[in-house]
Amino acid sequence: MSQPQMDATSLDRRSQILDAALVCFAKRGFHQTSMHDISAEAGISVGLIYRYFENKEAVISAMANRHKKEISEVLERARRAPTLLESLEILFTAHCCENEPRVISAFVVDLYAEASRNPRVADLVRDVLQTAMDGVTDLIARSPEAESATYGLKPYELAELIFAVSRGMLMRDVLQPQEMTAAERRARQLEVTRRLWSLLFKQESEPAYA
Amino acid sequence: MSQPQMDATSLDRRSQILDAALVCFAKRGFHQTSMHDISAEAGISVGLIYRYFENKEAVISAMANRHKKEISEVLERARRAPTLLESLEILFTAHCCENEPRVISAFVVDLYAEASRNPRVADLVRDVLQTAMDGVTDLIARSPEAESATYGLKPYELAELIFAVSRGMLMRDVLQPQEMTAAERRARQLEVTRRLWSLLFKQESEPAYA
Amino acid sequence: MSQPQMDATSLDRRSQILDAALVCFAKRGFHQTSMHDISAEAGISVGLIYRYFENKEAVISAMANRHKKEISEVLERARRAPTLLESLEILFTAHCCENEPRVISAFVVDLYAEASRNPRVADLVRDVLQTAMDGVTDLIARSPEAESATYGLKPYELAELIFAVSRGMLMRDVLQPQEMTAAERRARQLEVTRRLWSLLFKQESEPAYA
Amino acid sequence: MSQPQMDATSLDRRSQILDAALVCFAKRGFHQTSMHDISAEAGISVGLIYRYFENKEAVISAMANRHKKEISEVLERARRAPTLLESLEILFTAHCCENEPRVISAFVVDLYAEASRNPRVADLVRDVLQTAMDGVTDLIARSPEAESATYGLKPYELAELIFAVSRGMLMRDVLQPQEMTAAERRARQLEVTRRLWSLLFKQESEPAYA
DNA sequence: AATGAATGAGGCTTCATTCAT
DNA sequence: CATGAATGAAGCCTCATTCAT
Repeated sequence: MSQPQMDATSLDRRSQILDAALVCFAKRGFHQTSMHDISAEAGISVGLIYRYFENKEAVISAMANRHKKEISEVLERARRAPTLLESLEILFTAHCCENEPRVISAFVVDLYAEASRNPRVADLVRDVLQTAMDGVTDLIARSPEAESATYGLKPYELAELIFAVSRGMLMRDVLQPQEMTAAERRARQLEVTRRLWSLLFKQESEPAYA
Repeated sequence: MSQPQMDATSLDRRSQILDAALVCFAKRGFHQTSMHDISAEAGISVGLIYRYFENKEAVISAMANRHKKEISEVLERARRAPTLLESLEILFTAHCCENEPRVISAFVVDLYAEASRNPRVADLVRDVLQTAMDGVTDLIARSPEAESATYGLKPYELAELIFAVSRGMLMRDVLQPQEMTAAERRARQLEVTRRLWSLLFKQESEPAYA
Repeated sequence: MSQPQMDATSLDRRSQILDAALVCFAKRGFHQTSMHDISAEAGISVGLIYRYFENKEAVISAMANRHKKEISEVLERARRAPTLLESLEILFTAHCCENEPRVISAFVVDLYAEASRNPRVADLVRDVLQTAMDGVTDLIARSPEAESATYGLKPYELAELIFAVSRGMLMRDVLQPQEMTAAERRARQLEVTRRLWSLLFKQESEPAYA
Repeated sequence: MSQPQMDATSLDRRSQILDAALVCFAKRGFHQTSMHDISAEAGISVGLIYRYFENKEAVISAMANRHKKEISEVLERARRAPTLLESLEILFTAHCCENEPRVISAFVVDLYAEASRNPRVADLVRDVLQTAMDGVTDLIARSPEAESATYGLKPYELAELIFAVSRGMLMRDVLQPQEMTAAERRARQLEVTRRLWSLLFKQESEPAYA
């Protein structure tokens, strides 16, 4: 509330700080990261962070907010994909890109951990999840691939399973050795995505992929 | 490791401390929990904790270790269940019991977050996961329900999906309002378990449950 | 070493802290002095000390370093004295000054005690001692008073005796009641200095002083 | 005051504890040594120390007392030596013996440091010093070697110099690398002793030793 | 707008001391 | 007599936050 201006410069600064915060949060976790860590990573002074964020919690909330926006973008891209499978592939590999849509596994797991204690964050994460779920439910409902009722499961129930798998794989992801490249992570995610897809939407016939 | 005595009394004390730690960790997270929090919860003095644990990290590690044992027990119970569905139900609801196998969602999410930074914890969690996966893979391989190859997915691949869903539901669980009772959580878990089971192992026919 | 800034202000702060530390160290000893003691004596907050010193040990090391510099200055003054006796008087009374080269007996004894356990401090103290010994050896070698070989003792051997006496008197100094004034201490030191000098360098003749 | 019995067994226990304390004090210093350190070194429980000593300070005081007795014994032996030189040699090498009269340099330096703050210890050390000085003064006064007035220095003044040198060498001793053997230390001490002796008591003639 | 010096509360840990067994 | 579990005050250090420049 103490952030008066929301002009371009301000937004840039906020982005710069959040970029730095993400790096730190992913590396050390929210509460192991000091404001000094963030300022150092951003290449600015500690005091400056307080010009753009009320306090540390506000940085965390803003990060959660940004996560929400990033998920929205991912969802948008998924929506524009020509097939349901490709949509799912986008959803499941969003956090594997070296950069851009910076959905980083360790950060997200921390976000959920934080959500379990911080109602403000919990609300945000719940909102993210609901929006995404609704989007995917819609996607499924419109998809010709999902036309045939999959064992009587409704689109929303399918979406629930899809998101459970997605989160579950994110969790497993943090156990992987740090040396794994983004490409390798991506390959693993794709494999499971296709496996899941073939299970959910292609129950009649031949194996989905060679 | 620097605790010389491992007699019954010592083990009791350690248990008492770990019990208290779990409550605190679940409530506030590892790094938001102070040693004083734990001692207060355990009803002992701060200094006493250090007679049984080298430092705070050792408490966390011991908690991870205990988690490992509890998962083993859950797995054992799952193994003894008469049907695969019941096995899965046990696996998916282990953390919903009011107490007993105290696998509390928030704690586990925190454990994964910690694992992403603390190699010692990461090793432990990886080990837990592998053991559990192997157990379930075996369960599936022996199960008559899973006889017909489900779309060419091998038992291990099915286990991967099952555990992904399980972890994913755990994550969602931390978003639920605290007021939800263990019974309610359990009901939700069971529903998804059955949905998943019907999808994975009962692809031919009629809806699994009414 | 982790203190980035070495500008005038920083050096002032460091000096201010070291001044306070000396008072505390002399009064209570290194390990009986708390960081709070130092900060209170310096009139600053505890945290601020850590901006200028990595930890308590670094403060002790810095004090040892400062001691080294002060001894160097004393040595320099001794070197410029017109006679050997006056040089010795300077050396033996350096710690009696109310302030200036603040070589306080109790602090030095503590420094040696610390040196016996802390290799870093030991190296420093050894270095101080060696430099001072070399300086005095040189002083003696150049001195006309010491021309006549004093019983076959070489300049270096004489220096060794002189420093032994000097240290020994410092030790006795800490036993003196605190009420003794600097002037009184100084008088005692001078007396022994002259006695030692007359013994070492004036073996022929009449009593040294009336 | 809470030590009721002073029978043989009690004295043994006290000795055992003080032996252990000396080892610890010499190794780590008074205030870096914990009661647990002492009990571990003595192979007994912590609580037992408190049956024989009121508190930690009492242990330190008792150590100071024991030091006093040891110095008395050294003095007694010195008194019985046939020549003054041999007396001095005993005085100057007392702390080099591998064991027996356990006058350990680091401990003594710590004792003086402590004396500068703890009046009870200061009194003790002053007393030790005075007794020893008186003894040596007496020794000198009776010695034929010191008959010829050494430059008009009185026996007491000579004793002062001797003790100053003795203490000063003790201080230097703590700077020596730990690897130096007792024999090597002893050799060094003897050399300086003879040098000092030849200076103080043998001003006429040939070098004292080859 | 930006800096970073300064504060002080609070966290982890140690340790002198007590006391039930 | 002996043990060592237990306590809690106190020490070192960190870090969120403020504010003068």
